[in-house]
Amino acid sequence: MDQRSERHQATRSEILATAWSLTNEKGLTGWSLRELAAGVGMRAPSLYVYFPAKDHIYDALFGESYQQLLELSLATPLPDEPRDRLRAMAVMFFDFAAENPARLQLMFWRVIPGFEPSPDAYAPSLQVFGLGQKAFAEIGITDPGSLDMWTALLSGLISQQASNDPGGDRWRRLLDDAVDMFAKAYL
Amino acid sequence: MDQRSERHQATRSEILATAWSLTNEKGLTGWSLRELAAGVGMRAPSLYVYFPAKDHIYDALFGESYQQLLELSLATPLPDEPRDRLRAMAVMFFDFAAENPARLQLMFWRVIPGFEPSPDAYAPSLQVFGLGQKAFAEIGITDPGSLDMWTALLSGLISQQASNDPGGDRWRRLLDDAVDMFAKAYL
DNA sequence: GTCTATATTCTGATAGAC
DNA sequence: GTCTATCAGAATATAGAC
Repeated sequence: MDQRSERHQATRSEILATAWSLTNEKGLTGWSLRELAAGVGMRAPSLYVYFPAKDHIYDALFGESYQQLLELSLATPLPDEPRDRLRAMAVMFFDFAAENPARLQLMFWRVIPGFEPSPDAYAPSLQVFGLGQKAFAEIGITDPGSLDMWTALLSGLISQQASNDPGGDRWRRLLDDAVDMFAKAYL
Repeated sequence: MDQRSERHQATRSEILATAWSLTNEKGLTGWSLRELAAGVGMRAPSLYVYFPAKDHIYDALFGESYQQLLELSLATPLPDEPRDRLRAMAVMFFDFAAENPARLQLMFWRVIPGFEPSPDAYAPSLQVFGLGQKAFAEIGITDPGSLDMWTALLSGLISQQASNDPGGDRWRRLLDDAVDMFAKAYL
Protein backbone atom coordinates (compact mmCIF):
# COMPACT_ATOMS: atom_id res chain seq x y z
CA MET A 1 0.00 0.00 0.00
CA ASP A 2 1.48 3.32 -1.08
CA GLN A 3 1.42 6.52 0.92
CA ARG A 4 -1.65 7.86 -0.75
CA SER A 5 -3.87 4.92 0.05
CA GLU A 6 -2.38 4.66 3.52
CA ARG A 7 -3.55 8.18 4.19
CA HIS A 8 -6.88 7.32 2.63
CA GLN A 9 -7.29 4.34 4.94
CA ALA A 10 -6.35 6.45 7.95
CA THR A 11 -9.02 9.02 7.17
CA ARG A 12 -11.53 6.24 6.61
CA SER A 13 -10.75 4.86 10.04
CA GLU A 14 -11.09 8.29 11.58
CA ILE A 15 -14.51 8.66 9.99
CA LEU A 16 -15.59 5.30 11.36
CA ALA A 17 -14.25 6.11 14.82
CA THR A 18 -16.23 9.33 14.82
CA ALA A 19 -19.29 7.46 13.62
CA TRP A 20 -18.91 5.11 16.59
CA SER A 21 -18.76 7.92 19.07
CA LEU A 22 -21.79 9.63 17.54
CA THR A 23 -23.61 6.32 17.61
CA ASN A 24 -22.86 5.84 21.28
CA GLU A 25 -23.98 9.34 22.02
CA LYS A 26 -27.15 9.62 19.98
CA GLY A 27 -28.09 6.17 18.79
CA LEU A 28 -27.52 4.30 15.56
CA THR A 29 -29.87 6.43 13.52
CA GLY A 30 -29.46 9.59 15.54
CA TRP A 31 -26.77 11.32 13.50
CA SER A 32 -26.48 12.80 10.02
CA LEU A 33 -23.67 12.94 7.49
CA ARG A 34 -23.25 16.64 8.27
CA GLU A 35 -22.67 15.90 11.93
CA LEU A 36 -20.34 13.06 11.12
CA ALA A 37 -18.33 15.22 8.75
CA ALA A 38 -18.16 18.03 11.29
CA GLY A 39 -16.81 15.57 13.84
CA VAL A 40 -13.95 14.67 11.52
CA GLY A 41 -13.35 18.31 10.63
CA MET A 42 -14.68 18.22 7.10
CA ARG A 43 -17.89 18.94 5.19
CA ALA A 44 -20.46 16.33 4.28
CA PRO A 45 -19.63 16.01 0.58
CA SER A 46 -16.05 15.07 1.39
CA LEU A 47 -17.28 11.90 3.06
CA TYR A 48 -18.27 10.65 -0.37
CA VAL A 49 -14.60 10.33 -1.22
CA TYR A 50 -14.44 7.58 1.38
CA PHE A 51 -17.91 6.06 1.32
CA PRO A 52 -20.32 6.06 -1.62
CA ALA A 53 -23.39 6.27 0.63
CA LYS A 54 -24.45 6.36 4.25
CA ASP A 55 -25.44 2.72 4.18
CA HIS A 56 -21.87 1.85 3.31
CA ILE A 57 -20.80 3.50 6.54
CA TYR A 58 -23.26 1.36 8.46
CA ASP A 59 -21.97 -1.62 6.54
CA ALA A 60 -18.39 -0.83 7.57
CA LEU A 61 -19.48 -0.42 11.20
CA PHE A 62 -21.27 -3.76 11.01
CA GLY A 63 -18.20 -5.47 9.58
CA GLU A 64 -15.90 -3.83 12.13
CA SER A 65 -18.12 -5.04 14.96
CA TYR A 66 -17.86 -8.69 14.06
CA GLN A 67 -14.19 -8.26 13.20
CA GLN A 68 -13.64 -6.94 16.72
CA LEU A 69 -15.56 -9.82 18.22
CA LEU A 70 -13.63 -12.27 16.06
CA GLU A 71 -10.29 -10.85 17.18
CA LEU A 72 -11.40 -10.84 20.80
CA SER A 73 -12.50 -14.45 20.47
CA LEU A 74 -9.17 -15.46 19.01
CA ALA A 75 -7.28 -13.58 21.73
CA THR A 76 -9.25 -15.03 24.62
CA PRO A 77 -7.67 -18.18 26.08
CA LEU A 78 -10.13 -21.04 26.46
CA PRO A 79 -9.72 -23.26 29.53
CA ASP A 80 -9.98 -26.99 28.95
CA GLU A 81 -12.25 -27.65 31.89
CA PRO A 82 -15.76 -27.40 30.41
CA ARG A 83 -17.42 -25.19 33.00
CA ASP A 84 -14.43 -22.86 33.15
CA ARG A 85 -14.52 -22.62 29.40
CA LEU A 86 -18.19 -21.69 29.40
CA ARG A 87 -17.53 -19.05 32.02
CA ALA A 88 -14.64 -17.57 30.04
CA MET A 89 -16.73 -17.41 26.87
CA ALA A 90 -19.66 -15.88 28.70
CA VAL A 91 -17.59 -13.16 30.34
CA MET A 92 -15.82 -12.30 27.13
CA PHE A 93 -18.99 -12.00 25.12
CA PHE A 94 -20.94 -10.21 27.82
CA ASP A 95 -18.35 -7.54 28.40
CA PHE A 96 -17.83 -7.02 24.70
CA ALA A 97 -21.52 -6.53 24.11
CA ALA A 98 -22.32 -4.47 27.19
CA GLU A 99 -19.50 -2.09 26.38
CA ASN A 100 -21.45 -0.71 23.45
CA PRO A 101 -25.24 -1.13 23.33
CA ALA A 102 -25.58 0.57 19.97
CA ARG A 103 -23.10 -1.89 18.47
CA LEU A 104 -25.22 -4.65 19.95
CA GLN A 105 -28.26 -3.29 18.15
CA LEU A 106 -26.35 -3.09 14.90
CA MET A 107 -25.05 -6.64 15.21
CA PHE A 108 -28.11 -8.43 16.47
CA TRP A 109 -31.16 -6.44 15.56
CA ARG A 110 -32.55 -5.02 12.34
CA VAL A 111 -32.89 -1.52 13.66
CA ILE A 112 -31.93 0.63 10.69
CA PRO A 113 -34.75 0.87 8.16
CA GLY A 114 -33.65 -0.52 4.83
CA PHE A 115 -30.17 -1.53 5.88
CA GLU A 116 -28.96 -5.03 5.15
CA PRO A 117 -25.31 -5.97 5.71
CA SER A 118 -23.35 -6.88 2.60
CA PRO A 119 -21.93 -10.41 2.25
CA ASP A 120 -18.44 -8.98 2.83
CA ALA A 121 -19.43 -7.37 6.10
CA TYR A 122 -21.30 -10.50 7.07
CA ALA A 123 -18.37 -12.84 6.57
CA PRO A 124 -16.64 -12.28 9.94
CA SER A 125 -19.86 -13.08 11.74
CA LEU A 126 -19.85 -16.54 10.21
CA GLN A 127 -16.29 -17.02 11.36
CA VAL A 128 -17.28 -16.03 14.89
CA PHE A 129 -20.08 -18.55 14.89
CA GLY A 130 -17.77 -21.28 13.56
CA LEU A 131 -15.30 -20.56 16.32
CA GLY A 132 -18.00 -20.88 18.96
CA GLN A 133 -19.18 -24.13 17.46
CA LYS A 134 -15.66 -25.54 17.62
CA ALA A 135 -15.13 -24.39 21.21
CA PHE A 136 -18.34 -26.17 22.16
CA ALA A 137 -17.57 -29.34 20.25
CA GLU A 138 -14.29 -29.66 22.16
CA ILE A 139 -16.17 -29.87 25.44
CA GLY A 140 -18.62 -32.36 24.05
CA ILE A 141 -21.54 -30.15 23.08
CA THR A 142 -22.44 -30.76 19.47
CA ASP A 143 -26.22 -30.60 19.49
CA PRO A 144 -27.27 -27.45 17.57
CA GLY A 145 -30.14 -26.85 19.98
CA SER A 146 -27.72 -26.59 22.87
CA LEU A 147 -25.73 -23.95 21.08
CA ASP A 148 -28.91 -22.04 20.31
CA MET A 149 -29.91 -22.23 23.95
CA TRP A 150 -26.52 -20.85 24.92
CA THR A 151 -26.68 -17.91 22.53
CA ALA A 152 -30.22 -17.15 23.69
CA LEU A 153 -29.23 -17.22 27.34
CA LEU A 154 -26.23 -14.99 26.82
CA SER A 155 -27.87 -12.52 24.50
CA GLY A 156 -30.80 -12.32 26.89
CA LEU A 157 -28.60 -11.44 29.84
CA ILE A 158 -26.80 -8.87 27.76
CA SER A 159 -29.86 -7.21 26.31
CA GLN A 160 -31.55 -7.02 29.70
CA GLN A 161 -28.44 -5.43 31.12
CA ALA A 162 -28.11 -2.95 28.29
CA SER A 163 -31.71 -1.82 28.25
CA ASN A 164 -32.78 -2.03 31.89
CA ASP A 165 -29.65 -1.29 33.85
CA PRO A 166 -27.12 0.36 31.53
CA GLY A 167 -23.81 0.86 33.22
CA GLY A 168 -24.83 -1.34 36.16
CA ASP A 169 -24.28 -5.02 36.86
CA ARG A 170 -27.73 -6.35 37.73
CA TRP A 171 -27.57 -9.04 35.03
CA ARG A 172 -23.81 -9.16 34.70
CA ARG A 173 -23.55 -10.60 38.22
CA LEU A 174 -25.87 -13.45 37.21
CA LEU A 175 -23.32 -14.75 34.70
CA ASP A 176 -21.90 -17.43 36.99
CA ASP A 177 -25.36 -18.66 37.91
CA ALA A 178 -26.30 -18.73 34.25
CA VAL A 179 -23.26 -20.81 33.41
CA ASP A 180 -24.04 -23.19 36.26
CA MET A 181 -27.64 -23.50 35.17
CA PHE A 182 -26.61 -24.21 31.59
CA ALA A 183 -23.85 -26.62 32.60
CA LYS A 184 -26.17 -28.61 34.85
CA ALA A 185 -28.54 -29.14 31.95
CA TYR A 186 -26.23 -29.54 28.98
CA LEU A 187 -22.78 -30.58 30.09
CA MET B 1 -67.86 10.04 27.30
CA ASP B 2 -70.11 11.93 24.86
CA GLN B 3 -70.43 11.22 21.16
CA ARG B 4 -67.86 13.73 20.12
CA SER B 5 -65.05 12.32 22.22
CA GLU B 6 -66.10 8.78 21.38
CA ARG B 7 -65.50 9.58 17.76
CA HIS B 8 -62.26 11.26 18.70
CA GLN B 9 -61.08 8.15 20.51
CA ALA B 10 -62.06 5.97 17.59
CA THR B 11 -59.98 8.02 15.18
CA ARG B 12 -57.09 7.97 17.61
CA SER B 13 -57.25 4.19 17.69
CA GLU B 14 -57.36 4.04 13.93
CA ILE B 15 -54.24 6.19 13.74
CA LEU B 16 -52.45 3.93 16.17
CA ALA B 17 -53.55 0.82 14.30
CA THR B 18 -52.16 2.27 11.10
CA ALA B 19 -48.96 3.22 12.90
CA TRP B 20 -48.60 -0.41 13.98
CA SER B 21 -48.98 -1.72 10.49
CA LEU B 22 -46.48 0.79 9.12
CA THR B 23 -44.10 -0.14 11.92
CA ASN B 24 -44.38 -3.80 11.09
CA GLU B 25 -43.82 -3.06 7.46
CA LYS B 26 -40.96 -0.58 7.58
CA GLY B 27 -39.59 -0.53 11.07
CA LEU B 28 -40.18 1.69 14.07
CA THR B 29 -38.44 4.70 12.59
CA GLY B 30 -39.17 3.89 8.97
CA TRP B 31 -42.32 5.92 8.46
CA SER B 32 -43.26 9.61 8.43
CA LEU B 33 -46.30 11.49 9.62
CA ARG B 34 -47.31 12.05 6.00
CA GLU B 35 -47.31 8.32 5.35
CA LEU B 36 -49.18 7.66 8.53
CA ALA B 37 -51.80 10.26 7.68
CA ALA B 38 -52.20 8.85 4.18
CA GLY B 39 -52.79 5.42 5.67
CA VAL B 40 -55.68 6.77 7.71
CA GLY B 41 -57.02 8.76 4.78
CA MET B 42 -56.09 12.22 6.01
CA ARG B 43 -53.30 14.76 5.64
CA ALA B 44 -50.42 15.13 8.03
CA PRO B 45 -51.58 18.31 9.83
CA SER B 46 -54.82 16.62 10.86
CA LEU B 47 -52.85 14.18 12.96
CA TYR B 48 -52.02 17.06 15.27
CA VAL B 49 -55.65 17.15 16.36
CA TYR B 50 -55.04 13.74 17.92
CA PHE B 51 -51.40 13.86 18.91
CA PRO B 52 -49.35 16.96 19.70
CA ALA B 53 -46.13 15.48 18.28
CA LYS B 54 -44.71 12.35 16.71
CA ASP B 55 -43.11 11.28 19.97
CA HIS B 56 -46.54 11.18 21.55
CA ILE B 57 -47.55 8.62 18.97
CA TYR B 58 -44.57 6.49 19.93
CA ASP B 59 -45.54 7.00 23.53
CA ALA B 60 -49.05 5.76 22.88
CA LEU B 61 -47.69 2.73 21.01
CA PHE B 62 -45.41 2.01 23.94
CA GLY B 63 -48.25 2.25 26.42
CA GLU B 64 -50.53 0.10 24.25
CA SER B 65 -47.87 -2.59 24.04
CA TYR B 66 -47.61 -3.07 27.77
CA GLN B 67 -51.35 -2.71 28.12
CA GLN B 68 -51.77 -5.58 25.67
CA LEU B 69 -49.24 -7.66 27.56
CA LEU B 70 -50.96 -6.84 30.82
CA GLU B 71 -54.34 -7.92 29.52
CA LEU B 72 -52.89 -11.07 28.04
CA SER B 73 -51.23 -11.85 31.37
CA LEU B 74 -54.48 -11.38 33.21
CA ALA B 75 -56.35 -13.55 30.72
CA THR B 76 -53.88 -16.41 30.77
CA PRO B 77 -54.75 -19.11 33.32
CA LEU B 78 -51.80 -20.04 35.52
CA PRO B 79 -51.51 -23.70 36.50
CA ASP B 80 -50.69 -24.40 40.13
CA GLU B 81 -48.04 -26.98 39.40
CA PRO B 82 -44.81 -24.95 39.32
CA ARG B 83 -43.27 -26.30 36.14
CA ASP B 84 -46.57 -26.15 34.28
CA ARG B 85 -46.94 -22.58 35.41
CA LEU B 86 -43.51 -21.65 34.11
CA ARG B 87 -44.31 -23.28 30.80
CA ALA B 88 -47.59 -21.41 30.48
CA MET B 89 -45.92 -18.09 31.25
CA ALA B 90 -43.11 -18.78 28.82
CA VAL B 91 -45.40 -19.69 25.95
CA MET B 92 -47.66 -16.71 26.55
CA PHE B 93 -44.82 -14.24 26.63
CA PHE B 94 -42.92 -15.79 23.75
CA ASP B 95 -45.85 -15.82 21.38
CA PHE B 96 -46.85 -12.31 22.32
CA ALA B 97 -43.37 -11.01 21.63
CA ALA B 98 -42.60 -13.01 18.53
CA GLU B 99 -45.85 -11.88 16.94
CA ASN B 100 -44.49 -8.37 16.51
CA PRO B 101 -40.71 -7.81 16.45
CA ALA B 102 -41.02 -4.05 16.11
CA ARG B 103 -43.16 -3.92 19.22
CA LEU B 104 -40.46 -5.91 20.93
CA GLN B 105 -37.89 -3.28 19.98
CA LEU B 106 -40.13 -0.52 21.25
CA MET B 107 -40.78 -2.27 24.55
CA PHE B 108 -37.35 -3.58 25.36
CA TRP B 109 -34.80 -1.51 23.49
CA ARG B 110 -34.02 2.17 23.27
CA VAL B 111 -34.13 2.26 19.49
CA ILE B 112 -35.74 5.62 18.73
CA PRO B 113 -33.28 8.49 19.12
CA GLY B 114 -34.46 10.88 21.80
CA PHE B 115 -37.61 8.99 22.73
CA GLU B 116 -38.29 8.20 26.36
CA PRO B 117 -41.63 6.78 27.46
CA SER B 118 -43.72 9.01 29.70
CA PRO B 119 -44.57 7.90 33.25
CA ASP B 120 -48.15 7.29 32.11
CA ALA B 121 -47.10 5.02 29.30
CA TYR B 122 -44.64 3.31 31.59
CA ALA B 123 -47.19 2.50 34.28
CA PRO B 124 -48.63 -0.70 32.73
CA SER B 125 -45.15 -2.13 32.41
CA LEU B 126 -44.76 -1.91 36.17
CA GLN B 127 -48.06 -3.70 36.60
CA VAL B 128 -46.89 -6.46 34.29
CA PHE B 129 -43.74 -6.88 36.29
CA GLY B 130 -45.68 -6.96 39.55
CA LEU B 131 -47.94 -9.64 38.17
CA GLY B 132 -44.96 -11.77 37.19
CA GLN B 133 -43.44 -11.29 40.60
CA LYS B 134 -46.62 -12.51 42.25
CA ALA B 135 -46.94 -15.51 39.94
CA PHE B 136 -43.40 -16.47 40.86
CA ALA B 137 -43.82 -15.91 44.57
CA GLU B 138 -46.76 -18.32 44.57
CA ILE B 139 -44.55 -21.12 43.35
CA GLY B 140 -41.87 -20.29 45.87
CA ILE B 141 -39.50 -18.15 43.84
CA THR B 142 -38.92 -14.87 45.62
CA ASP B 143 -35.26 -14.17 45.00
CA PRO B 144 -35.02 -11.15 42.65
CA GLY B 145 -32.01 -12.67 40.89
CA SER B 146 -34.10 -15.69 39.88
CA LEU B 147 -36.71 -13.46 38.32
CA ASP B 148 -34.00 -11.55 36.45
CA MET B 149 -32.58 -14.82 35.19
CA TRP B 150 -36.01 -15.81 33.96
CA THR B 151 -36.62 -12.58 32.09
CA ALA B 152 -33.15 -12.80 30.56
CA LEU B 153 -33.68 -16.37 29.42
CA LEU B 154 -37.07 -15.63 27.90
CA SER B 155 -36.14 -12.37 26.25
CA GLY B 156 -33.02 -14.02 24.86
CA LEU B 157 -34.99 -16.82 23.23
CA ILE B 158 -37.40 -14.32 21.81
CA SER B 159 -34.86 -11.91 20.46
CA GLN B 160 -32.86 -14.69 18.86
CA GLN B 161 -36.02 -15.99 17.24
CA ALA B 162 -37.06 -12.56 15.99
CA SER B 163 -33.73 -11.55 14.56
CA ASN B 164 -32.25 -14.81 13.32
CA ASP B 165 -35.21 -16.90 12.29
CA PRO B 166 -38.21 -14.61 11.88
CA GLY B 167 -41.36 -16.57 11.21
CA GLY B 168 -39.66 -19.84 12.05
CA ASP B 169 -39.49 -21.85 15.28
CA ARG B 170 -35.79 -22.53 15.80
CA TRP B 171 -35.81 -20.96 19.27
CA ARG B 172 -39.50 -21.34 19.95
CA ARG B 173 -39.12 -25.12 20.03
CA LEU B 174 -36.48 -24.76 22.75
CA LEU B 175 -39.04 -23.31 25.16
CA ASP B 176 -39.72 -26.58 26.98
CA ASP B 177 -36.03 -27.27 27.37
CA ALA B 178 -35.50 -23.74 28.65
CA VAL B 179 -38.22 -24.19 31.24
CA ASP B 180 -36.73 -27.52 32.31
CA MET B 181 -33.28 -26.00 32.57
CA PHE B 182 -34.58 -23.12 34.64
CA ALA B 183 -36.76 -25.33 36.81
CA LYS B 184 -33.91 -27.70 37.58
CA ALA B 185 -31.81 -24.80 38.85
CA TYR B 186 -34.36 -22.57 40.55
CA LEU B 187 -37.43 -24.55 41.52
C1' DG C 1 -9.29 15.64 -1.64
C1' DT C 2 -11.71 19.32 -0.13
C1' DC C 3 -14.51 22.83 -0.87
C1' DT C 4 -18.95 25.86 -2.11
C1' DA C 5 -23.14 25.72 -4.05
C1' DT C 6 -27.00 23.40 -4.99
C1' DA C 7 -30.43 19.80 -6.45
C1' DT C 8 -34.02 17.24 -4.66
C1' DT C 9 -36.69 15.46 -1.54
C1' DC C 10 -38.24 14.82 2.77
C1' DT C 11 -39.00 16.02 7.65
C1' DG C 12 -41.96 17.59 11.72
C1' DA C 13 -44.67 21.25 12.67
C1' DT C 14 -47.66 25.72 12.26
C1' DA C 15 -51.08 29.32 10.42
C1' DG C 16 -55.23 30.18 9.06
C1' DA C 17 -59.26 29.45 5.73
C1' DC C 18 -63.38 26.76 5.65
C1' DG D 1 -61.79 18.58 12.32
C1' DT D 2 -59.93 18.82 7.99
C1' DC D 3 -57.86 21.14 4.67
C1' DT D 4 -54.16 23.99 1.68
C1' DA D 5 -50.19 26.35 1.93
C1' DT D 6 -46.08 26.89 3.88
C1' DC D 7 -42.26 27.30 7.21
C1' DA D 8 -37.79 26.21 8.48
C1' DG D 9 -34.81 23.09 8.35
C1' DA D 10 -33.00 18.50 7.64
C1' DA D 11 -31.70 14.68 4.81
C1' DT D 12 -28.63 12.35 1.16
C1' DA D 13 -26.35 13.17 -2.73
C1' DT D 14 -24.12 15.55 -6.96
C1' DA D 15 -21.56 19.13 -9.94
C1' DG D 16 -17.83 21.44 -10.60
C1' DA D 17 -14.22 25.01 -9.02
C1' DC D 18 -9.77 24.91 -6.85
